[in-house]
Parts: sequence; C-alpha cells; structure tokens
Amino acid sequence: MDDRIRLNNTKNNHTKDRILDEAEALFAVRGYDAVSVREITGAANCNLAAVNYHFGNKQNLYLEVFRSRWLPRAVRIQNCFRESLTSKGTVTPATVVESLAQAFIAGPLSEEERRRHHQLISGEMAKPTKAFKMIADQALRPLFDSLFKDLRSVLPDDIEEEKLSLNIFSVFAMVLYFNFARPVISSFTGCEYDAAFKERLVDHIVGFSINGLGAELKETSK
Amino acid sequence: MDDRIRLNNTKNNHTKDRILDEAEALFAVRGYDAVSVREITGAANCNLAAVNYHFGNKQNLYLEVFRSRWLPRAVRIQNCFRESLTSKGTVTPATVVESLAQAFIAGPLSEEERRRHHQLISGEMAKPTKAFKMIADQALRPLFDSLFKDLRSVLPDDIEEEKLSLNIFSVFAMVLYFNFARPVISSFTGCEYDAAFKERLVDHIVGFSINGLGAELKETSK
DNA sequence: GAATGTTTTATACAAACGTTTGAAAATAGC
DNA sequence: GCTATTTTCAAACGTTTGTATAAAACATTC
Repeated sequence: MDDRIRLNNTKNNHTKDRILDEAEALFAVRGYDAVSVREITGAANCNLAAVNYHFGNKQNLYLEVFRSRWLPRAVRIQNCFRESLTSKGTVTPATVVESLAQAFIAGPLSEEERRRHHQLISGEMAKPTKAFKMIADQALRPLFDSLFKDLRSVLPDDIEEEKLSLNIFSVFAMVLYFNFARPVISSFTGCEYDAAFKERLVDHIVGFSINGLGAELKETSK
Repeated sequence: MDDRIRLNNTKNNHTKDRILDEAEALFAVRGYDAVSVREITGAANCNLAAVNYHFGNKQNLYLEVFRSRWLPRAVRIQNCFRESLTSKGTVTPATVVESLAQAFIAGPLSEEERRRHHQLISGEMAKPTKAFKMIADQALRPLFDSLFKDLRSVLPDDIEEEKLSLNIFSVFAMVLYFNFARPVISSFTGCEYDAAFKERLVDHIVGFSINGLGAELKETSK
C-alpha cells in the first residue's frame, strides 16, 4: 500500500522515507544532476534499486521531495506567518512585513531545514523544473494572493495592482536574499547567522520596507 | 600562444571563442552538470577534443567562462553605473539607487546577455563553485565597497556599518530578484519585461528604497 | 618546399550513470 | 505454518560521461 500507517514519528525506519530525507539533503546542497542515485541510496543505507522500486525513477524522487518534504514546510512557514499576524491584533503594513520576515528568517524551521528549504527553492527559481509549477501553484501563489489581500486592505484604495505586486515582490526579494545569499552576507558583514543577527535582520527588513533609506535620512535632517 | 591578436571583432571564428560562447549559453540555462562536453563542442561546431586541448578540462572551461565572459560584463555594468551616477551631478541615496537599478535592469547588456549574466551568478550564489571566489573578489566586493563609500558620504555619519551594509544588500536583493525571478514576476503580474516595464521597475526600486511602503501610506494620509 | 609548431580530427578508454532483472528475504494475511 | 505479497538484494544492462592519444591537417618560418 502507498498510504502507510505511521505508528511512531520518532524514528524514520522506512526505506522510502530515509531515501526522501537523504535525497533532499543532497539535492539541496549540490543540485539534481550532481547527485547520483548511488549516492542517495548509499546515504540512505539501502540498495541501489530501491529508488526505482519506490519512486519509479530519479526524476520522480526529486518531485516527491518537493511534494512530501518541501511543501509541508512551506505550509508550516505560512501558518507561522498567519498566527504571528493575528496575534499582533492589528493588520498594518508593518505587522504584515514583520510577521512575514520573522516566519521566513526566524520561523518554525530548524536552521538545517531552513537552509535546505531555501536552497531548494533557489535552485528551482534559477532553473525551474517540473517541481516549480507545483510549488508555485500550491505555495507561492496562495501566499502571494493572501499578502495581496492583506496589504490592499491597509494601503490606500487607489494603489495600482502592479505597484502593490511590486511592493510584495520587494519584501520577498529581501526575505529570500537574506536567506539564500547567507555566505555572501556573512562574508561581507562578518556576521554569523545567530539568533541576535536574525532579529536585527527582521528589524532591518521591516524598517527598510516601511521607511526605506528615508528613515536613515530623517534621523539627522535638520 | 595564449594571447592571440584579434584582427577583427566582427566575427568569432576561433574555436576557443566559439566554445566559450556556446558553453556560457548552455551553462547559464542548464547548469554545469547538466551540460556535456559533447553538447558544447557540438554547438560550437568543433571536435570533442577541442575542450581539453584549449582548456585542459571541463571545469577549467567553466571557470574561463566566468573569467573571460562574465567578469567583463560585470565591469561594463559597473562602468554604466558610475557614468550614470556622475552624469546626474549630485550623489544622493536616490541617485545612487537609481543609477544602480538602471545599470542592472536596463543597462548596457542586451536582453540575452542580461539573462545569461544573472542566471550564471544566481547559480553561483545558490551553489558556489570555485568560480564564486573569483567573481566575489573581482566584481562583487569592489562594487559593494564603492557603494558603501558613496552611501556613507550622503547618509548620516552616525549610521552603523552593519545597518549601511544591510541597506546595500536590500537594494541588491531587489535588483537581483527582479532579474533572476523574471518568470515568477511575469507570471504573477502578467507583465512582459519590455522597456516600459523595466522603467517602471527601476522607478519602483528607487521609490521603495527611499521611502519604502511609507510613500504609499503618506499619499492619502490626511 | 622542407621543417616546425599549432590546431583539428577520429577513435578509444575506463568510469559512472540511470535503470532493469530475477531471485532471495522479509512481512502480512489467514 | 503455509501462502501470497511486499521489499530488498546483487548483478548486470546499455548509455553516456570526461578525458587521452596519436595521426592528420593546417599554418608559419626559414
């Protein structure tokens, strides 16, 4: 049967799940083509043929990684965002951006999960495969639409749809960039991605999104 | 000899150059591993062994693509930025951001060149190879430092280094994102990347960077 | 035009790839 | 405890991969 009953969440003893876990980790770091089936099955401690037995072929395994690992995590992030937003009481541009940045940068994922998550989506955005349509339809688009609604309700009525979209993309750009370009940012700023720095990052994104560089200017303008 | 005398810039008749051109185009679209040497030499209309003869091996060819194709383009973009900035006369946060966005989004590169350029750098940022250190040292870091200087001179003296760095990264985040996430943005906004849209993009980046969402808010605030 | 240095060619190679196979082992159902 | 089903296994398949080689073609110099 395909839908197996999971008796305990503690350990992952099923070959199929082990393969998915190891495949995800490897695909995230090195990309689809650079990872061989032998490497995956080696890391998962199972036979070479297991990939083809459980997933049909390598491509299907890659897709299944997104379906059964990436998507649920995207849902967790978005739930975190929504909860954070409602807990703040009022919906304002600032609370929306703050909740969003927090959910993505310091949200419910572990550091390792976050790294994987953003490496995988970066790979898909740079060179989309069949997986991209799935995550665009099931995660990106819904989040975008809900942000669109939220912000439209707290921004002036006469704001153009395009302008609003570009604003959302700009916030996204920062959130994604500060995640996927970590090596560059760490190297150029000398900052490690610890809890304190991530907090400052969220503050920065909120400040920049609401006030832009203008905030800095006003502070000392006479 | 390695340094050959180029008699005419009109056509690319040297095997070595043809290989570089075709390799770059293929690497940009599909990535290093997904492209075979046979495919490259096929596209370049030369013998399979030509890659190893001229570049030693495939890896070296990839590096040479960045050294002799990507870097010069980065220089062209940065020159365009500097010229645009000095032509504007005064250095302000707005003129810096505008010149930068313009150079990257509507700058000196052809559409095809820009696509390649950003696909290659995206690939390296997502999964850095040996090429990354080179372009970081020779292109990214110098540009970052010069922006740092420019903005420091027109922002309050007491601004922290880290805050300034994050501001620069935020502008970069948008510039890069609006280039490399084109498919997503086109799909979600319904806009083609024509000259008019790119102009609106530059305007948006400048507006967002200077005023953030605050600009939208103020427009209708009593 | 013979000699020399450079580039291109066809062909070969071993290694690694994704996938298939059929039998062995493990598990589940009764 | 036997049967039927599911899962694992070692081995092999045919391709494709990056690289090497040595002869041929071409260019240059004397």
